[in-house]
Amino acid sequence: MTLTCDNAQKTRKGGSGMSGAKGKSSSGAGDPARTLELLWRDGSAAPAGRRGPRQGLTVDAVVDAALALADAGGLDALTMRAVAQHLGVTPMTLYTYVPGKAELLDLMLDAVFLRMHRPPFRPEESWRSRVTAVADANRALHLGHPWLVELRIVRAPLGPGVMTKYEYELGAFEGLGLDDVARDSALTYVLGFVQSGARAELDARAVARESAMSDGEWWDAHEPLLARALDESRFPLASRVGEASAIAYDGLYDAEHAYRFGLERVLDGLAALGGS
Amino acid sequence: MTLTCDNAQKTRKGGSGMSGAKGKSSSGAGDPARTLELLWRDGSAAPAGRRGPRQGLTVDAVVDAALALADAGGLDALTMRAVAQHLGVTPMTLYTYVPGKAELLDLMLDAVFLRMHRPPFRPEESWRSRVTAVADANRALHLGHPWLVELRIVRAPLGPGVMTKYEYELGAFEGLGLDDVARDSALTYVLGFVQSGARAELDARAVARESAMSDGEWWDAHEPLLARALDESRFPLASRVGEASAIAYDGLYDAEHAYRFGLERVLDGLAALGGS
DNA sequence: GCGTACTCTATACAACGTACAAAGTAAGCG
DNA sequence: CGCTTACTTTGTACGTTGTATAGAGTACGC
Repeated sequence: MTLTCDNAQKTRKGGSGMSGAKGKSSSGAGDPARTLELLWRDGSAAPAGRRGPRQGLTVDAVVDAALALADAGGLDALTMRAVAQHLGVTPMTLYTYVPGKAELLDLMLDAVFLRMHRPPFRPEESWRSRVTAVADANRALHLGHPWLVELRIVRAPLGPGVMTKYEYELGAFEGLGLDDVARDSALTYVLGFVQSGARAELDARAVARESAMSDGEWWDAHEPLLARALDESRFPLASRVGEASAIAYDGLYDAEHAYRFGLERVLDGLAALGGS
Repeated sequence: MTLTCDNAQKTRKGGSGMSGAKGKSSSGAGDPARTLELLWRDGSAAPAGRRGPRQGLTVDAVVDAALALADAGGLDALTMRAVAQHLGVTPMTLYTYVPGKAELLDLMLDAVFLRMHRPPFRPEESWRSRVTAVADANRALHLGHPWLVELRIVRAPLGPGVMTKYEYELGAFEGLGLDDVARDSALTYVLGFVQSGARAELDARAVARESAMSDGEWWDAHEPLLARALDESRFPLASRVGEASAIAYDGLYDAEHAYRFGLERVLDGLAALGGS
């Protein structure tokens, strides 16, 4: 189901101690109860009798600081040290609010899901219109939070944001004549398409920014040496189609075009399932 | 065009010196001529009069060692130190064969593309059959080389593998009545779908492996605490559909099902473009 | 007023890519 | 033959990451 395929990256957190993990492992290894408690903010009432000094921050403040960093600079910019500095504390202080970076990512994911705009579907609206709205909203979400596509999303943090989003988006497929299982598959399919396109677009942006070299300049730099690659006798289709596309889009990767083209295909493909 | 959207991750390599880069920046910053030379293996003829000791390895040996590591353990396992150890040399030795890790990834990408199986399309074959074959081949490619989905693929290394693959796959859309620009868009669309599904499947596998906890066990661990999330009055659709899918697939993420479902949608969507 | 539970801080580790410089090797030229 | 020189290979070093661990400071409950 879609939920089983919609969760956050975790940075290793084995049962015993592991420091300085490298890869993006996704857990569920951290105490599930603690994570769910944080997601639904159970500790927020400052439950009387706490012995030591009051905490100077809140979980929300930590999450918001993390979001600001990640939205601006991607996951690379999201370091525990940076979050701490942003909040005027030392890095280790964060670990009083959040068990680790993995759980922080879970909280961030649920938070942006919860804050999405969800205008109610009008009853007379066609499913095409509703699914288009869902796709557009998800595209905007990914473009506004570029770190989302960097996450390994498996086993979603089942917080309010994830649930609310799932509930709303399933509603878009009303009227298509799908049973429950097919409805979940259809949503997964649409979200996969959107995420895939968003990833390509964000990658292209990041490369353009980091290389200080536009797509056009890149092609110019390579052109003199590309006789072999663009050899018309060896790669007739590739060189012809490649050139046509390069001319059509001025050598740039045109994400907007790819999205519009793809979304029409997606909708037509769903229509063939039997709906109107 | 597809090519502009099909290249390899690079780990920073600014004009001046930068050590120990962290994020996945994609370059083109490294000398393009040198990279192209490597891709097409121009230096392979050991061009007479070389002053020092002969090199004990070859670029191919380095690439193959890197492929073995990445295929087995993903990008995390692909460290310059590990490649060097695999070849019986010290890490810095690799830099005589390859300018850096970014270029090594370019070479790896082009190599696996070049080695793909490409049975010639039969003239009487339908485009649905041909496109299905291309999708299947790409799915197998990604599942066999899990590091592929971790790459940021923009500005492809224009080597023989990338070109040959592009040429072949464009041919699958013959008979659909597409002009050159639409043909490139269609291919991008299909490849995006396949990659998206493969990523989900690989992520699910990695999580299952790393967490030593099956999907079913994960659900069992969370179930007691999920009253809120699965609240039927608050999330009626989500809990109903979620449960139906969980039962249908036994709580697991069923990648095979998602692929088959999605591919049918993709083909139907393309068919609506006007082809047979 | 004192113990205790808590918050916050400082220091430390191993792993990464690779810059830098030294050490070793063999070809070309006298 | 021996010197120069280009090249290969190696050792060491840096700055960055998440977080384990241990210590220092604080305020509630008895």
